[in-house]
Amino acid sequence: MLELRLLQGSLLKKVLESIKDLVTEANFDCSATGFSLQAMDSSHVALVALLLRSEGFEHFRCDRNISMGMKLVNMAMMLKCAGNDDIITIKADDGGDTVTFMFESPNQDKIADFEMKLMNIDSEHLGIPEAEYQAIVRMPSSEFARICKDLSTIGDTVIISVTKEGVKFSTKGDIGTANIVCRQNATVDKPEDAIIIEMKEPVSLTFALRYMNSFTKATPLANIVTISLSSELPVVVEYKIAEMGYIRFYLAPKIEEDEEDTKPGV
Amino acid sequence: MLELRLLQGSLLKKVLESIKDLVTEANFDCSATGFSLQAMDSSHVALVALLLRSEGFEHFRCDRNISMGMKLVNMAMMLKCAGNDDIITIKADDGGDTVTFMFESPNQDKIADFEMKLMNIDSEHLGIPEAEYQAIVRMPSSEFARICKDLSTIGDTVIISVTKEGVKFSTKGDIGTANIVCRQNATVDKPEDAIIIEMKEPVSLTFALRYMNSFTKATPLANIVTISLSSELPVVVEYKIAEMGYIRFYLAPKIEEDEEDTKPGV
DNA sequence: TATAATTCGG
DNA sequence: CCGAATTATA
Repeated sequence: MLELRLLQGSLLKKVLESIKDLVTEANFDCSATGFSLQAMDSSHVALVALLLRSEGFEHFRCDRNISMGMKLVNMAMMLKCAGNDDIITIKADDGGDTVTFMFESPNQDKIADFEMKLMNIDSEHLGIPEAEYQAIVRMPSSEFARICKDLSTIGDTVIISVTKEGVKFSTKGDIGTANIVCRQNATVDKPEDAIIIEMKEPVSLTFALRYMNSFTKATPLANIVTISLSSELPVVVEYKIAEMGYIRFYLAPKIEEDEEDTKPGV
Repeated sequence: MLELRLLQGSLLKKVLESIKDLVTEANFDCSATGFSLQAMDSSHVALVALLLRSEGFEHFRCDRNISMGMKLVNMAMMLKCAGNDDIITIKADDGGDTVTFMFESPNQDKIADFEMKLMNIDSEHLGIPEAEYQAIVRMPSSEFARICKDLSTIGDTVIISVTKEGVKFSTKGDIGTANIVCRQNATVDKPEDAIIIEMKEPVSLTFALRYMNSFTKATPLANIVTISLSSELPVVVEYKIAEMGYIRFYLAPKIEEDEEDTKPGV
C-alpha cells in the first residue's frame, strides 16, 4: 500500500513538465526515503535523477519498496488535469498494476481521481558516485535558460569555460559565433540573483545545446541552478526542489574535435 | 423593415463565437418576441437554441416576422470587425435579400456597416417541449468547461451521474480512467461559485465529449451553466444571457453499450 | 480551421 | 492564481 500526499501539487506537475520531453518512460521508485526516479533519455545520452524526500510530503506511507513503470507523457497528461493549487495524492496497491492520482481542490469541493495502468520497464539503476568537481557554478536558473536558448540560435554546442573571474558560454555556427560571459557577483541585493563560482581549477567543456535546453525545462522548479563541471565527468545540472529534494540532469561532455566535422565511418 | 440596436455588441460577438463551430448555416428568426435561432449541428446530432428577447435591445423594430438564412462563419467574420464595446445594429429591408450589421464605436467616431447576402435555408423548426428533468445541476460555467476539457484528454465520452450529494463526471480511455466529483455546495462566498443540484431521482447518462466541448464555447456568455438531465431525453446545457435570453444546447445521450465496441454493420 | 501552448494583465 | 488574448501548431 502506497499513499503519498503532496500539499503543493504544482511541484509534481512541474516535475513532469520538466522531464517528459527528455524521458519517455521510467520507473518511479518509492521507499521510506522518498519518491525517486532515475532514467536515461530516449537516446541514452543524458540521465535524469529525481528525488522527492518523504519528509516533504504531508503524508507518506510506503509499506514496501515499489517500482512503478509509467509512460511519462500519460502521467503528465493526467497531472495537467490537476489545478495548480490542488493537493495531489499518489496511491497504489501492493499487488496492483495501476497507480491512482487523486486531486483535491483547495476548498474540497472537487475531487478527481485518475487511474493509470503501470508498465514493466527494465532499467539498470546506476549508482552515481558523489564526485569532486573542478568547478561549481551557481546562477539564476532563468539566466542559464536564457543563455542556452540564445546560444542555440547560433550553434548546436556550448563550450562552458570557468575561471575564477566568471563563467563563459560560447558557441559557433554557420552565421557566426557568440560568447556570453557571466562575472562572479555574490554582492547582489537578492541571494537568488547571485552568480557564485567555486573553482579548484579552470575547466572548459563542450556540450550539446539540445540537451541543455531540455534540462532548462526545470527552470520553474527553482530560482537557482547549480552546474558542476569536471573534465572526463558528466556535467551535473541541478535544480533544488524546495524542502523536498532535487532534479539533476547528467550529460557527458563532447570530446574535442578538429575543426572539421568528423562523421563516424567516413 | 427590421432594426435591432444592441448596446452591448460583445454579446452578439460571443454568441456567434459559441455556435459557429457547431452550426455552419442557420435561419435567424425575428419577431416581436425577439431575435432567435434554432439549428442542428452539421452532423444532425446536437441542437442549438438561441433567444435574445426584444426587451434586451435598446431599440427593437420588427415590422413583420422574418427568417434570415446566414452562413455563420461569414456572420462571425463580420462581427469580429466590431469592437468589443461597439453598439451593434442589425438591419434588413422587408423585401431584401441582405442583412446589414452596423457598428458604432462608443465615442461615435467610427461607424461601420457590413452588408451580407442572405441565403435560403430550409429547416424544420422543431417545437421543443418543456420537460421535467430528473436532475438539474447548476455550476460555474468555467468549472464545467475545465472538466470537459480535462476528461477529453483521457476519453471520448463522459458519464454524468447525479446523486443528491453531487455530480460525478467519468470517462475511460486507453491510458486509464478518470472520475471528477463535484460536491453540492450552496454555501460559498459568491453565488456564482455555487454548485446546486435539484434532483428528483438519481440519473446517469453518457455523452460525447466532443459536443460537450463545443457547447462550452459559450462559457464567456455566462458565469453559470445549467445542465438538465433525464433518462431518454436530450441533456440541455444552458447559458443564460444577461437580461436577454439564453443559448441552449441539446444532445441525446449515448445508448449504453456492452463493454465491447459495437461497430455498425459488423 | 481548431486546438494547444504561451504570455500578459487583473 | 485565474482568465484573456495571442501565437504556434497540427
